[in-house]
Amino acid sequence: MSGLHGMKRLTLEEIGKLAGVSRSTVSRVVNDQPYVSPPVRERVSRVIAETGYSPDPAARSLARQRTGIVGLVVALAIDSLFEDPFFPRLIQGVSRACTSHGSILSLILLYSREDEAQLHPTISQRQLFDGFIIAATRTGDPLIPQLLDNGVSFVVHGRHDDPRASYVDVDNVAGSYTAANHLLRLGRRRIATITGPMDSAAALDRERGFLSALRDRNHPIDEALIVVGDFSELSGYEAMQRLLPHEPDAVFVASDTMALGALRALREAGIRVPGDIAVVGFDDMPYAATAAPPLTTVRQPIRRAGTLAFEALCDIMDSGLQPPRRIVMPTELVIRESCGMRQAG
Amino acid sequence: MSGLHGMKRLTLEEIGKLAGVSRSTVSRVVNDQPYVSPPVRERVSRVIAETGYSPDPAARSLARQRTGIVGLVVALAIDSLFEDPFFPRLIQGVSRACTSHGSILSLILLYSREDEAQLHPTISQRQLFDGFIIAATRTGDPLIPQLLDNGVSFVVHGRHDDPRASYVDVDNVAGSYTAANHLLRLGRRRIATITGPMDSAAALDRERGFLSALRDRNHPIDEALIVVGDFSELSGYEAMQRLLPHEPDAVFVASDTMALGALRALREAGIRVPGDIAVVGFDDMPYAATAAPPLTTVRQPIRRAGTLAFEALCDIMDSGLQPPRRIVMPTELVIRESCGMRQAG
DNA sequence: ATGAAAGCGCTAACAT
DNA sequence: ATGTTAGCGCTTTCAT
Repeated sequence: MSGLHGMKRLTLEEIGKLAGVSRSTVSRVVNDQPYVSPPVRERVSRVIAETGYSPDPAARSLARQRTGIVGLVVALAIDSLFEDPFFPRLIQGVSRACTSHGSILSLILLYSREDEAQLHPTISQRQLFDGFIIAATRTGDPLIPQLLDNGVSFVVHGRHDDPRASYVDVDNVAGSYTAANHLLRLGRRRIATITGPMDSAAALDRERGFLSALRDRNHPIDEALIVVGDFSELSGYEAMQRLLPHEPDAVFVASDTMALGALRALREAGIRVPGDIAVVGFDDMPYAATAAPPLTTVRQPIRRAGTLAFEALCDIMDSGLQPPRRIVMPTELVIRESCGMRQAG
Repeated sequence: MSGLHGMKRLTLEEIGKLAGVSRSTVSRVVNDQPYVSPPVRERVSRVIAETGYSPDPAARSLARQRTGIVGLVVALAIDSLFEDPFFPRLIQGVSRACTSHGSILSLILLYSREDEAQLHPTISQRQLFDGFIIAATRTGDPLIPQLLDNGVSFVVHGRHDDPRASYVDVDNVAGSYTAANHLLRLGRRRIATITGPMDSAAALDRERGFLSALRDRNHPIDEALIVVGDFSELSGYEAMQRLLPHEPDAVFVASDTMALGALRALREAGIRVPGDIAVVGFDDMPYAATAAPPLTTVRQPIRRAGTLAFEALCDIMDSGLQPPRRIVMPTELVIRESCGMRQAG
């Protein structure tokens, strides 16, 4: 076939020779630039097609001073993060956008302080990467100020406090407000919540939305009905066990994965869902629909968030940083059986 | 702090000037090469540390003719692949190895024929990438012969027929043999299986191991008890429904995700597990342990496979292709309640 | 042990 | 509209 083993790499110069033009003209054709006469463009294009030439990315990066590579940084890549399809979906969204834009996606998972020590410098020097999407940051993550100081282009997934940071987020507050409100309207009185870890902005926002809904209806807030989890199945299971003595008749769980754990605890305790207790999750992961019982949950558009984050990053990369982009996407309450209401529609 | 915005990029030349040596000497220090006198090395190192210099990857790639970037290609990235934590784990394994080796990991998800058309050339020309790990290939995937023809370094995750291809795989045949054998020893007679898609080598191997176990015990094979799925939860659910009329008393399901679907079908049909039917899965995903009932399953070391694939790739990249590496890892039967045996130990 | 110089393959400013 | 030329920042031979 075409690709023989030791085949010498083609260069612009050689294509030029074959087409009887200079290296510059070939470059113009390759980069779709003007000032090439139609016949010449045609001839050069044919040679390129016949030879299968494609420009060397390293040389191009060096000359252009940009690589076309964007990094997706998972700032705290603990194993439990990969238990559920959240990150895979985010990655899918980013990857799709990258591919259609012709960019290369690089995945950077930081597991430990050592990883951070090793990779933060690489990241902040913005030599290899044109920009970053930062996911799974906790409050106080040193990476973001570092990026800002170094003038690196980036977009955070999940809101961030620094006014200079761009981010893409879902409206966690509104989503959980709606969920809690829904439980109230169904007549539940002792409404508990299992939150995410308190260094996660999403977890804080979800708790905030939940509490607002109760307050807005002048519903008493019982501190014993608020238990902190860490987004893992096990933490949902344990949190539910801690809630049981306080006899909640509803629980808003800040992630579907934790909700699964909660359902497991309830099943083991012989408590019926939704008869004895209503359960609402967050995310609408694939298994929410097939849980026993199917889980009412707050759907968030994860892949879309990834795509938008990439697009915002592109914006930022070629039009400068300011003003920061802040994109907040709506959520949707998906009603299934676990909340005790007949499915709508 | 150090990283001011418009700070001009440092070069070898400038570091040389600061240390009173030539660019070459600095290069030697940066690359830990010999022939630099201790005092000079010391002086240069200090300047590098003080300035925070780090070499430009693009320039380095151009001069070295290698980029330090490896691509992880998901050859058929259908959404259902990302429903379970299989790929995330594989990615984690590869990522860890990459990071500790100082390589950059790039993720390439091919969703469609158009993606393939767009990216196969990029991939096969081996300009941007030093090598690849290829996952989620089906039999007959054109990518692999293409890579072989072009002399690109790569390792496949999952066995591959071409004798020139290197791969890392788990012993799917032995794993399912053990699983089926276990069911036979427990006295089950009508043992069904739900397989993966027939263009997946893993699915074929798992079916093969299952059948061997039955044959070795002279157990009759009832074609009606073999149903094909596609590794998705839904396909497991539907497959189980198709099996029910044939009254199996055991089922070996080729993935935990499908097993979850099977359990759901059984729950809906009011059939008891393991009382009426024993269920064994494959993978040992996190939710296998928390399913109702907890799922007996064949554990495979997914992260480890990713790590080994990367290491094999490194081998290949710097010691040439031949002979191809073939790494096959053992599996382990994890006994829980769904098979009807009291948990060992 | 150190330095000078020739690339690596491309882009882009400049000249024609 | 096309060609010439000067980098981009590094590695690597070759002198010394």
